[in-house]
Amino acid sequence: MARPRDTRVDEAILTATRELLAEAGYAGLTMDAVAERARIGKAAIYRRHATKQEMVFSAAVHGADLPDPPDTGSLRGDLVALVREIVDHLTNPAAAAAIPGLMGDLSSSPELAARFQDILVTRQQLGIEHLLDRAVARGELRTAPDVSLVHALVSGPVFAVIYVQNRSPEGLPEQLGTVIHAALAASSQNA
Amino acid sequence: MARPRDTRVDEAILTATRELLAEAGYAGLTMDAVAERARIGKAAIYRRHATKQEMVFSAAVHGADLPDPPDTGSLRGDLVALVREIVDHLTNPAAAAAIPGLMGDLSSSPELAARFQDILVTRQQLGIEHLLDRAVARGELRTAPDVSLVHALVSGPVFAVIYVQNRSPEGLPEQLGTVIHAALAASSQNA
Amino acid sequence: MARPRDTRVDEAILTATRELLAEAGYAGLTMDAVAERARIGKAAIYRRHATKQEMVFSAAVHGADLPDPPDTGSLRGDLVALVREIVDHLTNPAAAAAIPGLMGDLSSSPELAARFQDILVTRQQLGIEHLLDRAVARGELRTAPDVSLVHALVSGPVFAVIYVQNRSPEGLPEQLGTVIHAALAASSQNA
Amino acid sequence: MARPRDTRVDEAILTATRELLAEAGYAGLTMDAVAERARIGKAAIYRRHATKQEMVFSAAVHGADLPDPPDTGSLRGDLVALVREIVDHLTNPAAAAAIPGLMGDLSSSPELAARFQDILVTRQQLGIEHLLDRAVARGELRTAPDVSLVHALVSGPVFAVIYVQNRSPEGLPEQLGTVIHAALAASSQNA
DNA sequence: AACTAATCGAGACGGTACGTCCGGTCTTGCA
DNA sequence: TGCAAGACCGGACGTACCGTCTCGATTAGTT
Repeated sequence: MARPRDTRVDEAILTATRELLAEAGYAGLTMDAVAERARIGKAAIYRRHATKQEMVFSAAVHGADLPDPPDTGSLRGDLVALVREIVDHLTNPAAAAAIPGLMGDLSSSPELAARFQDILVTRQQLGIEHLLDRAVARGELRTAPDVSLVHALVSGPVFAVIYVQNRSPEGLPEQLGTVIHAALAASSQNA
Repeated sequence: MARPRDTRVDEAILTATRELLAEAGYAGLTMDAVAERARIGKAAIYRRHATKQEMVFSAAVHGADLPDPPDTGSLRGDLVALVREIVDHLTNPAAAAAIPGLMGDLSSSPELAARFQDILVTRQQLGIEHLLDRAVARGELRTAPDVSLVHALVSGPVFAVIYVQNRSPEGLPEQLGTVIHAALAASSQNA
Repeated sequence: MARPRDTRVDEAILTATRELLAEAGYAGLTMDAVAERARIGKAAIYRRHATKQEMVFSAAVHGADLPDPPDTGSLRGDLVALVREIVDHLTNPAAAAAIPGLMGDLSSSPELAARFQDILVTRQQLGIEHLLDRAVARGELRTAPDVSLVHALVSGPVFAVIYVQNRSPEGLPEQLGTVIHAALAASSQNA
Repeated sequence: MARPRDTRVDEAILTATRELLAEAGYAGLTMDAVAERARIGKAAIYRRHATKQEMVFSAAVHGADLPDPPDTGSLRGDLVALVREIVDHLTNPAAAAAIPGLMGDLSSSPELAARFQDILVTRQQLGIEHLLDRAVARGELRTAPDVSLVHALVSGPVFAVIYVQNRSPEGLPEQLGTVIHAALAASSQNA
C-alpha cells in the first residue's frame, strides 16, 4: 500500500560503494561520500543497511556469489578451477579493499560475523563437497576428505598470497591446485 | 642531559593495548582508553608510536616473535611444529583481535604494510627455508620447493581456520602438517 | 468531477496539532507525529498547509479569533474585558506553545509574518479603536490616543507575564486594565 | 595541571554566533557554520555549551547585561532611560534574532527557561526596584507599586512593538516612559 | 455501469543539521 | 626534557526531521 523501495536506489548505493572502495579503500570510505556519489540521501542507505559494515558487506561480498565450479573431468582440473574462482573473487578491487577491512570489525558484530561466514564459508564448502564427491565417484579418491580442511587448504593460501604476501596471484590456480591435488591423492592412499 | 623515557610507561602502554584488544576488539580500541587504562597521557603514547596502527602492531604482533622452530628430525615433525607455533601466535587474544584489524589498514599505509610483511612473512619464510634445507639434507626432498608457496600453504589454512571458519585450531597442527608433508613429498617425486 | 477533500481530515489534522503542541511543545512537534496521531498521511497535511509553520498557525492562532469585546459601559470595564480576552487566548495550551515558537520563524518567512500580524495585531487594533471611540463618545477621554501604543500597552504586558515572567495571569485583567485606564485618563487631561 | 580552556576560543564562538545570528537569523544558524566561522572544532563548542540553545543564549542574551539605569533625578526620566536600555538591548541584531527563536524552545527545556528568566526578568526587576525606591524617597510615589507589574508594563510593550507590531522603536522610550509615569502617579494617589 | 480524476494512508526519497566520538596535535604545570 | 591531564581541530558517524514524491486503493462526479 505504501511506496515500495526503489531498486535503482539499491543498485546506486552498491555501485557507489564498490567504486569508492576501489578508489579510496575501506578506511577512506565514507557514508556521506556514498550518498553523494549515488545521488541519494543518507537515510536511504540506512533504511537498507544498518551499519557501514553491512553496506560494505552487501556491496563487496554478498552478491558476488561464487558460481558453482564446473566439472572439468578431473579432480586436479576441478581444484584449479575452484582456486581460479576464489582468486577472481578476491582480486576484484572492491572485494580486495573490503574483505580485510571487514575482518577487523567481525569481532564487534556477531551478526555480521555469521553472515560473513555463511557467504564465505558455508556456500563455498557446498561446492567443495560436490567436487570431492565427483572425485570419489571417478575413483580418484577412496573417501572424501574433511571438507573444512580442504576449504582451508584452498582458500587460506589464496588469502595469504594476496593479502599477506601481497604477491600477484598469477599462476597460483595451476600451482596451488596441483599441490592440493597431490596432497589429497597421497592422503587417500594412506587412508 | 634530558630526562630519559620511563620504561614502565612503555610497558604500561603495550599491556593496556593488549588487554583492551582482548576486551573490546580492534574496532573498540581507542587511544583515550589505552591512555586511561595505562594511567598515562596520550602524548606519552604518541611519543613512542606514530599511529594507532603502529601501537597495536607493536603490542600484538611485534615482540611476539616466532622462535625458530626446532629440528624434530623429520620434515613432517618440523611442519607440525611450525604450524603449532603459528597457531599459538594467532590464538593469543590480543593478536587474534589485532591482526584482522590491522589488515584492513594496510592498504592505507605502505609503511605499515612493509613492517607487517617483514614480521609476518619474511622472518617466517627464513624459518621455512631452513626447515626445507634440512629436509633436502636428510634426503626427504629432492629439491627445496618454492618458499613462498610453502609459507602460503602453512600460514594460509591456519588463518582460514581461525579467522574465517572460526573453528577451534585443536588438532590442526597434526592434521595440516601431515597433509602438507604429503603434498611436498608427492611434488618432490614428480619434479 | 473528482473526489472532494474530506473535512474530517481537516479537523483531524488541526486537533492532532493542538494536542501535540500541548504535549510536546512547538519544538517537539513533528509532521510525522501529527500524521500518525491524526491517522492520515503526510501528503494530506501538505495538501492543506504549505509548511509546518502554517499548519501550526492555522491550528493554534487562526480560528481562535478574538470576538469583539463587549461594551461594558466604561473605559475601565472595556479594558479589563479586553485584557481578559487576550489572556484567555494566550493561556490556551496550544496557543501558548505555538506563539513563541512561531515568532522565532517569522523572520524567515515574510508571508507568515504578514498573516501573523494581521491576526494578532490588525484585528485586535480594530477592536481597540472601537473601544477608544466609545470612551471618547462617553466623554471619558478628550481625544483617542495612538491605537498602536494602546495595543502595545495592553498585549505586551500580558505577553510578558505569561511567556517571560512565567507567572499566573490570575488577577491580571483587573490589575492591568485599571493601570492602563489610569494612564489613558491622565494622558488625556494633559493633552 | 591540564591545559586550560582557551579564552580566545570562548570569544570566537560567541562572536561567530552573534555574526551568524545577524546574517542568517536563528533558524539559519548552524553549529557547523559557527565552528567554521570561528575556525574551531565542534567539540570545542559542545565542551562549553550543551546545546545550540544554550550557546545562542550565552551569545545573545547573557553577557549583554543591562547596566543599572542611571538616576536621572525624576521618576519619568528614570523610566524613559530604562525603556531606552531595553530597546537598545532588544534591537541589537543578534538579540533580535535570538530572543524570539529561543522563546520557542523554552517549553522543552526548563533549565534554559530558568536561566532565561533570571537574566531577562530577575536582574531587570532589581533595577526597577531601585528606581521605584528612589521615586518613593523623592516623594513622587507614596508607596512602591508591584515590581513584577511594572516590569511587565515596561518590557512587554517594547517587546510587542519590536517583535509583534514590527514597528520602529523610535520615540518609544519617551512615549512609553511618559505613559507609565502617568499610570504610576495616578495609581499612587488613589492608593 | 463504466470512466475519470483527485483523494486517501503509508512510507520512501533527497537534503540538511544535530550531537557524539576518535585520531593525532598542542599546551599547561609539576617533577 | 618527560610526564599526566586534557583542550584543540578536523571529520565521520548514525539519527531525526522537513517537504516532496510514489504506490495502490477509494471515492465522488461525469458519461
